[in-house]
Amino acid sequence: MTDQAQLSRIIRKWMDTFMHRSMRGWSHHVKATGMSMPQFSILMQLHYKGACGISEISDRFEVSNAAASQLAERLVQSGLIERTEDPDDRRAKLIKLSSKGKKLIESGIEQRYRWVDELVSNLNAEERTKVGAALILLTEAAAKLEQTQ
Amino acid sequence: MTDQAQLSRIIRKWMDTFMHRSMRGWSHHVKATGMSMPQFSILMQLHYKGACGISEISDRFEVSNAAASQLAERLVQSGLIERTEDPDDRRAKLIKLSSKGKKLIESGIEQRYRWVDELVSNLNAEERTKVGAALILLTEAAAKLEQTQ
DNA sequence: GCATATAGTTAAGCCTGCTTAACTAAAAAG
DNA sequence: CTTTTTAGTTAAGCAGGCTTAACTATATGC
Repeated sequence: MTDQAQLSRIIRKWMDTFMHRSMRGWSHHVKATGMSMPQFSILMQLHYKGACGISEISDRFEVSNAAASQLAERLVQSGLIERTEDPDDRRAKLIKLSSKGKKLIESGIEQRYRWVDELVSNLNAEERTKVGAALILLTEAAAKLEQTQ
Repeated sequence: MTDQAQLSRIIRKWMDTFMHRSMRGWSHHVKATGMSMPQFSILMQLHYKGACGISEISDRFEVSNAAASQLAERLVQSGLIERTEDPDDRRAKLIKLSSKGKKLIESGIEQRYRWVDELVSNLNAEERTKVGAALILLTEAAAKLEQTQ
């Protein structure tokens, strides 16, 4: 029997463990690649949501259009993104990850995931079944919550 | 039956969902409080690991001693940390969260946790039991992994 | 077709974060 | 007791990120 408060504590503990581990890894990766955090965040956004315009960047990160434009410019200079004209609206630009940028983000994700694989290899078959079922429940609950908000 | 690769995928999916949600919340909180990311990271470190010296900051965040000292100075100016002489070594300083800094971090954590509580409230008793047991397994596996590294 | 709104760029100016180098003060080593 | 190491501060200088304001170019509304 696991009541609501008890389960909250368990999840919080897991969150702390997991966040700490994950953040340490990411910040190391960002530092090692010589990017700044804002630059990195944009690459992540492009990786997960695909190509977008400058305005979407400034909306998403709550900065001015000018800031987003300058940030994009630096990423273009570093060869991490490509900036093209939007064929449907010649005022707009489309930015997307270059192959270099893609590699950089994917290698970071891969390293984060490697930890997960090690975690999994420490579980036996029965534990894996339980954990799998539970995380599906959580992921679904999170998706449902996202919708209602 | 959940095999290793399948479980890895499930955890990755949960990680993505959870990280995305959590990062969005934190970056909003940091922006709202007017802190910079490095300042925020130091406050988090102080919250989770307690008081420490300047050198521990520079080690942890891989910056020079000078940078850590300047960062600490700004946090003292903002009233977010307190800096005192280490009674055991008068060369060293001890920095720790002020009550203002503590409140700021705790309110951020509280907001993150609120999401967890909502998540939990979407689960029934049986699901809660399953999820609780599974996350304990994962947290323990993570702790074991941490030790061996 | 002309006025207005929208997408993005550029420049000036400020603040933060970082580095190196020079410094003070205290502890540890000999 | 002197030398060396360790902890931290300060100053100069650079780069990044941000803002506002002025600007260009395209799209939209009437």
